Amino acid sequence: MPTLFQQRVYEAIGRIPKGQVTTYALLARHVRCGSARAVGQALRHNPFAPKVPCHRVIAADLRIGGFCGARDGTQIRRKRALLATEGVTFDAKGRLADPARVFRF
DNA sequence: CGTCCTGGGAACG
DNA sequence: CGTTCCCAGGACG
Repeated sequence: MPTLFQQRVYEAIGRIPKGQVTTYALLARHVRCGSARAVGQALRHNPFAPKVPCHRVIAADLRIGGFCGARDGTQIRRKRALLATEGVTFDAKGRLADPARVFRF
């Protein structure tokens, strides 16, 4: 069962418009959390697997970041694919192609 | 209350 | 640009 903190995080993620992404830092800030890592932890537990577009959350340095507890691997590939579907693309270096697609709360 | 965990972030070289 | 160090916070026992 989701904790209050997680609900806040998921809710925030749910507000991310399609085609845009957010960073853990911004997200953490939005939930008034001083640490992005805590947010990542919540996302990692992600009880609402596909329901919560956790793939829309990237790192503050505009990198893909991790996904499902993995910083690289097939799952990251899935994340990239999902984002690509929404128009969010990353360059070969793994950086966000369009920094403008970062959604600011 | 104490311990371990975190998909990160910021700073420094 | 790459590497290193760090804090903050949350969940869990």
